[in-house]
Amino acid sequence: MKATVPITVASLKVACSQCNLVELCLPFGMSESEIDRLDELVGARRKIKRQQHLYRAGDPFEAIYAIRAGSFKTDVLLEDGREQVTGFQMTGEMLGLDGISTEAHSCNAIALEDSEVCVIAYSKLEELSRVVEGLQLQFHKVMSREIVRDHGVMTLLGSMRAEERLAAFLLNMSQRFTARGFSPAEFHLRMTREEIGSYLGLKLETVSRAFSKFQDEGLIAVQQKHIRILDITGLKRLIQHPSPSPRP
Amino acid sequence: MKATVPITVASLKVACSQCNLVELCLPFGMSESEIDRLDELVGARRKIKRQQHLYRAGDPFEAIYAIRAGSFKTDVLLEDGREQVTGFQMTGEMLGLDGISTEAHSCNAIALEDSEVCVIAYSKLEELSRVVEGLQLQFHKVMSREIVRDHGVMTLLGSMRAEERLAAFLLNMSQRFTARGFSPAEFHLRMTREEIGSYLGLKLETVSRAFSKFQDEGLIAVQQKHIRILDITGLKRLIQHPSPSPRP
DNA sequence: ATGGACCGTTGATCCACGTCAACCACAAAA
DNA sequence: TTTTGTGGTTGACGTGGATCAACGGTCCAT
Repeated sequence: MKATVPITVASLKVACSQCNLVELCLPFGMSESEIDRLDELVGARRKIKRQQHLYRAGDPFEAIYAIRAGSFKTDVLLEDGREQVTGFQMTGEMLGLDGISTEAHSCNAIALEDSEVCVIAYSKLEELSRVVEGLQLQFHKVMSREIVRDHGVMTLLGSMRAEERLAAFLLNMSQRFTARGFSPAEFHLRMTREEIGSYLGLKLETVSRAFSKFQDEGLIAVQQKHIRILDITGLKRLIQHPSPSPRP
Repeated sequence: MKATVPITVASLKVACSQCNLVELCLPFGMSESEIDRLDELVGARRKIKRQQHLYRAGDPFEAIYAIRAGSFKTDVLLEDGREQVTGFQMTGEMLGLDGISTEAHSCNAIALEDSEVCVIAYSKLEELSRVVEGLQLQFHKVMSREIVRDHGVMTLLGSMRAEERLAAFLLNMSQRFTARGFSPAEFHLRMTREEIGSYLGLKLETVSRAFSKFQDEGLIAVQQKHIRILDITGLKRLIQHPSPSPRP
């Protein structure tokens, strides 16, 4: 991995206190004086072009990353070549937490569009979180949230049918776009049908068919990657009681 | 929740430094002097009878737990009554990490047999991990390991077929029993077929059939909950290339 | 011992989703 | 403009695992 980052305007620091993502990112819930101290933590920023890796499974773990702009997917690939998307990440979300346990990354992080991340050296994070209580608390919450999120995906994969999964996915995207100040009802997906399918444990054809079905039923309007949610309560209803047999 | 613990022999502290689980539990990798300081962290122990809850989804989060004896399952239940097992935990493993993010537990933890846990007050853990570096590092690794484990389950649920899932489950159990000094090839499952199925995203009948099939093929010997692995490489082969089409 | 829950096994049938295949839309390259 | 490639849609068909159902084994509590 070519680690040398050219000293350009792009790699100049931007204080967390100045960043409009505080509400979503690591600093959330920290006091102003605590956030000021974060500025010594967040080093260079790094730009990643669409389809490029931020890190690969097996890379030595040195830093975690906060997404400043753009979006990513993480995936693992099994020995036999099968690939599974384990998550999609948006601005303000953290990448790389999986690497702490073995000191090597356990998945690949790939940009879905031209993106930019803040690089947070893990050794510095540990050091600083020993003295800044709010940082320690926040960091633990971020990790814990990741665990809870993964449990959510496990229940989705373990107990939902195709259309429920896609409905849950759309509602989740909607909610995350909303939190970032975008429309809850209209957004642009950055990932392909195949990536959505991999994430949801479905084949791309099944994803495509479910999109079409939702459209026929007037729940959404789909045009390629552009989604418009027309009936949010209808989508919610879908995931609440399974299609056949309204409770045994 | 009746929180008062009677002062009995059972609740007396047992130093981590004296515990035979150090290799598996939170203290792993810490220096002796650091482990000694853990003793101020680990408060009362708590006994949980089979089928009883250690905590429930929604309970306020105050402590994490290290399993001293016995085993647990964690599960979440969806609005419509469906239930999903998110994990099985054995001695030395930690419970309750999901509670940090929202300060309330997000799943239920239920003993699969009469069990005992060490109660680790979270506020104390935060405090101590600010001064004991090894504890901080270890705790972060434990959380990260949970994330990696969850990703493993996600790939299992998202891309494996029934028999592969069960094979992976058995190999995982075998490996964990081995790490605890038990036989890699012969062990007693504490959970029902239904719980295994819920964890693996399968119905109990499918689990049962897969067990029978493995037995017919000479891979394992099953007698109710007692499992003997006869051909471990055969099981491993199962999860490496999918049944039909040996790679496209 | 004995009745009753609970748990596990096995068979028959069904259907949701995967598979295979053809075709279309759009974007970048030539 | 045409060409080429990637991503998306749709149809026809097959199948893995769910569902429904019957029965057997084990462990308790009486």
